[in-house]
Amino acid sequence: MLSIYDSLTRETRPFAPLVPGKVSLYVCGQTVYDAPHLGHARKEIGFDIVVRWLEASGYDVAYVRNITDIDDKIIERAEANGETIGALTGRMIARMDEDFAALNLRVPDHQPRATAFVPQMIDLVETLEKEGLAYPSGDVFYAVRSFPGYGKLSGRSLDDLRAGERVAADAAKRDPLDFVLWKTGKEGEPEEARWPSPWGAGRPGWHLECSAMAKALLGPTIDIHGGGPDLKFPHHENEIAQSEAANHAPLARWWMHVGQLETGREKMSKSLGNFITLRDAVERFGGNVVRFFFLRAHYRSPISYSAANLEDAGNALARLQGAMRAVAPEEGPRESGVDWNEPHAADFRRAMDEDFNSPEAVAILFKLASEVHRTGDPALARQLHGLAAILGIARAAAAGTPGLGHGEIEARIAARAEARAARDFAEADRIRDALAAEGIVIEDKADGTSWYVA
RNA sequence: GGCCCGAUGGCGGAGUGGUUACGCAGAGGACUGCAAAUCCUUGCACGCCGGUUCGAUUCCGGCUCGGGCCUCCA
Repeated sequence: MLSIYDSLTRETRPFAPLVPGKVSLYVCGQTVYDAPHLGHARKEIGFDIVVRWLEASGYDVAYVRNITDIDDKIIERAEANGETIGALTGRMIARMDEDFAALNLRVPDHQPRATAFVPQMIDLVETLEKEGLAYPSGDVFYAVRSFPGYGKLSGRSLDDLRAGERVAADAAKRDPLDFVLWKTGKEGEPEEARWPSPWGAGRPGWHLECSAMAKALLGPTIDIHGGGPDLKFPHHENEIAQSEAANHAPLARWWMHVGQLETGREKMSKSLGNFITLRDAVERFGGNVVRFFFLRAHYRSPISYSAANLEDAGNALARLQGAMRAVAPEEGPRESGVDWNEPHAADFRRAMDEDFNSPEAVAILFKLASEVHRTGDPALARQLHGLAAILGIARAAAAGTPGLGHGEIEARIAARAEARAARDFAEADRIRDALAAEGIVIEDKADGTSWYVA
């Protein structure tokens, strides 16, 4: 029985979707003005595991991850680059797709672009106006004081928030915490960034986008709403204010937030300028290692980036890979090969059912790896492959193709065996080194020599 | 200033009111021509001070330190 921690109620509750057997999941995605960094990968892998485990548990998951393709930063960046908004966002979306593919991420069922849902956003503002929660004042604002539940997700009252004194007073707003629903276009902004509306040509506010797209694709109440830790306030708080006031229904039944990725002692973020791009990390350590690095920690725990930590993860993963190589299971979809009555699989299930405890699940993989090595039992090897596949761990570190043909490799290994038999170790080592130079690693075992591509 | 989270062995990182997490790194051994891989063995771990308890790393209170949010941010 799966239980999930809900960051709104701050408790772990047994999970049951609104519609039996079907789960609706909405995760806030990227604002595509720049390439993804490692912090984005942390969030993506967190929810990738959620999707994979829900599916392994028999649920039919509708996974939506939006793309914010209109926003102030995008307009600025496009102008700075001397390119159109469409060119910039198109390029960044392609980049994101490539980078995410290197992590073996599930592709969401829908990746709505904000610019494709502007009519729904305008409808939502009109509804809020009728509810007495939206007011035009230059831009159109949301009247935070008029929504009774404001602050329930972040656990703060409006007065707590104001105590921060970091919210600049704005003469146009009734309350400093009121946020923009619709931005009226400013002088000199490109046509590409304007849509007609009852309040004049302009563009939607960021918070509005998710409320409109979630409803359009998944309905007024979704099972799980996820996002990064820094979106809890104000973004998710504002989504709740918009959606619940308009729909008179809870926006999400579970709220999930991943832990942040830190560099040294502080959060990795673009605004702090201390980020490493996802692409750099993948090129340096490999996508499989980056994934495993995050899987070793619980999705809600903060985790520190350092090259040493990634290397450590790489060493650990190599052990698992070795066991998966040691006893090759028959081909076929790996996930479907799991026997859930087998003790390791049962433990794995128990761990994952406890709010996606991947570190414990990974520990079980290591126990399985040891037994596979000790016993050589193909049934256990099949279990290892199947369970690892559920976590999205690829079979080999790099699915490299050997530079040499299989026949050539076998011939050289045979030649080396002859040299060894003749106690010509210089020749044997020469052959081994030559193979290593081609990326072929040799393992001598009691029953002969095997090889694999490094 | 307000709200919130965390503190586990050299490192990473789960978990528990009294019993081995797991992995990496290190040490010793086995196997090997040598290596690699693998196997075996090994290491006073739970921030500080009180409290509750037969017993606390695990519950409660305080403290210290670290981090996040309060403005765009996954």
